[in-house]
Amino acid sequence: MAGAFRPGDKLPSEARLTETHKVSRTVVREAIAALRADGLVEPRRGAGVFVLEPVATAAPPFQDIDHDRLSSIVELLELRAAVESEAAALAAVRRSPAQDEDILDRHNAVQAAMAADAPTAKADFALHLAIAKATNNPRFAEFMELIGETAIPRAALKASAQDRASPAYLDQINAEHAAIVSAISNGDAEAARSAMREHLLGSQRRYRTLLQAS
Amino acid sequence: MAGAFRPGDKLPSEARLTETHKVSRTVVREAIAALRADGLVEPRRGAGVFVLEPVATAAPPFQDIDHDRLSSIVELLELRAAVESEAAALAAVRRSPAQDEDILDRHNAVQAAMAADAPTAKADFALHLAIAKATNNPRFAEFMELIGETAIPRAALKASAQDRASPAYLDQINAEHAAIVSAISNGDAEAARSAMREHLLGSQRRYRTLLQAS
DNA sequence: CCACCAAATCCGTCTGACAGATTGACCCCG
DNA sequence: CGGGGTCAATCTGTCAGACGGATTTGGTGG
Repeated sequence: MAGAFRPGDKLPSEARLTETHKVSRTVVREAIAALRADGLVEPRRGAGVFVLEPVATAAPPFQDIDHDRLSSIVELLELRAAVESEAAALAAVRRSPAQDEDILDRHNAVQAAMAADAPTAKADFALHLAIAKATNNPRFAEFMELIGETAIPRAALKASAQDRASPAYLDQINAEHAAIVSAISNGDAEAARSAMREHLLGSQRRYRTLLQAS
Repeated sequence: MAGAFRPGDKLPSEARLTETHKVSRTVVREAIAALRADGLVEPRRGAGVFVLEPVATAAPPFQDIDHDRLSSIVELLELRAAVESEAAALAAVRRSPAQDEDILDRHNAVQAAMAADAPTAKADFALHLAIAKATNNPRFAEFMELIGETAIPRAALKASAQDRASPAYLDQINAEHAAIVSAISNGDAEAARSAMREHLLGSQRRYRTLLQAS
């Protein structure tokens, strides 16, 4: 039955479906009840069961990231650079002592994951989310949660696994994070903005380098 | 049945529901088929029908804007300032001639709406969307479409309807738009960034003034 | 106390029947 | 010839009874 009907079409009658599928009318009716519950059909007594216009299901935004297409990552990084540099600046101005502490904790967690040679995506995202929350504007946290931790991809760097694990690379990331966190903690909005921007532009450069190498 | 069951609970048996509601078992079963189709219950043969954990339905993002709460508008304007100033800078670098023309057309449309004393929200949004598209990074357009034209509220300025319609106000908005569009057309990324930022910070200031006056 | 078995309970399916609503065909009248 | 009315066929909605398979519960024996 999949794809064979258009809105406005009439399904085969229950009697015919019973014959076609060698099941009792009960089974057919319950299947139609299920379709009806999903808004896919409308039974009309005396007339038949009619196919309805499918209700548009909103695709979750920002989730069609093609990790095998490096430009897809770069595109999102550009958007993130815009949002997160502003978030860092606002966090520097607005963070509470507790939020400041949370950011530091998250930063330490990323460092710990690096030192343990463990995956860092989760800890990395948690740091970025903590910064967004420290803006005390829920829209920034909402944005971060929208893009989710899939936007902190390591898998896309498969081609350079050696580079990724190198101490130089990890030190670079860590230094960038430390500059952001320090500027926020010092309440220096412009330094925080600039540090976050450099961090994410750096990520863009690393990806663009991959693009050029492939 | 609404609200009376928690996940893991067992619904009354079909036989009991038949008695309770004075309907045949067929009716009960079809109702259960509907609930099952919606993922709300799980029938287990020999055991009963059990309530499932409701599947979280994702709320559309950025749609809970409370137009009567001015701070809600300001929050979104802060996020927009981040995204759209970056978009303006990228548009200045990346726009095609056709996109440049589109931006100009949209700018002219806003001006025409102002001159005709007509609502400008739709034209205003179209201008901002055209700029996002001229980044040639689909993420920026996606973001603009997410927030939609409800983010260009005039209704929230009800308390200052006279100010809104004043030639000085319209001239100010128009000048801000013109500065953005001109910088983009001239390919001056930093000027475009700065102009867009000033435009949206200006909107924030106008709203903050309202906050203070109320 | 634990294991096993039987009875009770419960869902899944089938069958036949009747009621109410709709549709299409045919006939009659203007 | 066209329009309206009537009737039969078709179709969904509901009811009732029956049987099969799966699960749960209770009782008994070791």
